[in-house]
Amino acid sequence: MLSGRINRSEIKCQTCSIKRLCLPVMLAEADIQYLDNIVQRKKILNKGEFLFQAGDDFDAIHAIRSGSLKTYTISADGTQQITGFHLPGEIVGLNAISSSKYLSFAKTMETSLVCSIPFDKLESLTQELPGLQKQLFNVMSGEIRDEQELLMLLSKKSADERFAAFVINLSARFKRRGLSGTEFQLMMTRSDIGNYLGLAVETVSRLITRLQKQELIKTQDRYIEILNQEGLSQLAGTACHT
Amino acid sequence: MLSGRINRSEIKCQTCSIKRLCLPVMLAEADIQYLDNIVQRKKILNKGEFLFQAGDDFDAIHAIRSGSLKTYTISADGTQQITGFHLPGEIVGLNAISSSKYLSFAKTMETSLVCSIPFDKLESLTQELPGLQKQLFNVMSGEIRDEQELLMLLSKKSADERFAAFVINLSARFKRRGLSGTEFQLMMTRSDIGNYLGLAVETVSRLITRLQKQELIKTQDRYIEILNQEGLSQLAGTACHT
DNA sequence: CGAGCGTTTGATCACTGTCAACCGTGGTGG
DNA sequence: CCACCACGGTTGACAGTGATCAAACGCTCG
Repeated sequence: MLSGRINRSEIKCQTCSIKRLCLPVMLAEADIQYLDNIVQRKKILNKGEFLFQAGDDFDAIHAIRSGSLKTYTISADGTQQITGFHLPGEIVGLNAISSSKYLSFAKTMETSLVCSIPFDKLESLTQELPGLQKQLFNVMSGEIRDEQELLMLLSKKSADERFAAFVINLSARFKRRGLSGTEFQLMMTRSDIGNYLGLAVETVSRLITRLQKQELIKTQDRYIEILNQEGLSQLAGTACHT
Repeated sequence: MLSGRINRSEIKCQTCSIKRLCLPVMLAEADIQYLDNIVQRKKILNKGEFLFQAGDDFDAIHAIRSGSLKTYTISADGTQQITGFHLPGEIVGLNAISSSKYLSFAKTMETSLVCSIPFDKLESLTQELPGLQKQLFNVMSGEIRDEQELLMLLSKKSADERFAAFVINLSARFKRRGLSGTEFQLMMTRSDIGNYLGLAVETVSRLITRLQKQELIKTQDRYIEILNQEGLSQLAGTACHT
């Protein structure tokens, strides 16, 4: 078992750099400690490792501390559908709360650090900390909202619009985390993007070259730079293809 | 779905015929009364009326007692996207919890009876009734899961598969409510179905006639009968379109 | 009775999926 | 050390699904 260079016992919610983005939001300092006390494992996962798999017993939800992961399901015929890409501060496993098993796979896209929060303990704690309950409701409500947005994306929009919206969305999330919103590294493959957006890999590839020719974005491998935020947003949101 | 003549003051969670499907699930009889006490309005809405609209102040989530509604959003360019059709026992408004305003429209598709639950009071009550909190978590988690399923539907499947899955899904939900799972009335227009599934109206219409020729279903206007559950499920889930 | 809406059917077209080939990179084993 | 392969990515040719445009029907409602 590799312990990494990080002294895991040092990691505390109280001093975590992303606590503003995570469950502790709006919790009083004193209350954060209660939360920290129940966070069981703060573990390092190498690229490609699973945080959980469909069928595993559900026991905890997980906050991403660093790195990124993708969640996906596999349907009866074996096809895989990516349901989300997750960045630091985001919580995964929420869709398993109402069942005893995880329903999806969560796999890291790069080396990641994850904080796991046993759900039974979290549930008890929310009984004592109304602010924590509120935050948990907020997170879940937000997840529902995000998915409805994605849903809208998939059902209505053309390939260009989908991809533009995808990039805009990522950009906003990076920005929120204090990173650049105009240039960043994609952590997923073209294939993953295609799977997520309901497009063929080839289509994604062609889209990228096209948007590049239109000087909306600039890319090199996984690196992407948004050259024309305005134009891209317009493409993502409003394009009325008459 | 006829609601008949109802004395609204008589409606109580304790005696509600669908309490098993609604928030009171798993609550002790005594506790249900607490819930009932905070349910503010039990109002009748005529077909086409709004329960809430995007931009309205969020103050409550709503349980459908009878009838049905659709929720939808309107994007910048004015296009409308239906995000869900909702049956008795289902809760709407959950996606607004994390914001102060509703983000979507909720419109009845037929005369409906709705129980509104002020969210601040519900939040307080969940602090006292762990079972209620659990149930609310379950409902929200389930909503996330359902949407991921729909997401999968929209991103991966062909028109036939989408429609088949849609019918199967409706069938299961009717069945769960003690109604026939093999024949029922659709409460939405073809146009609504198309919007929801990301298909043109014409495509939906053609699908229906095709599936009818294949003797998988039988329809007349809004009435639909599933003739071959097996075949339809197979089409919905597993069809590998080589 | 006319207008509007929901539905169905037909004809056409384009977007995007599929198949195929190719390149570059990184990992593996002889 | 190099040959080989697997994998991610790009590009081209082609075909099919499903959108769009158009028209017609029945129904409800003012």
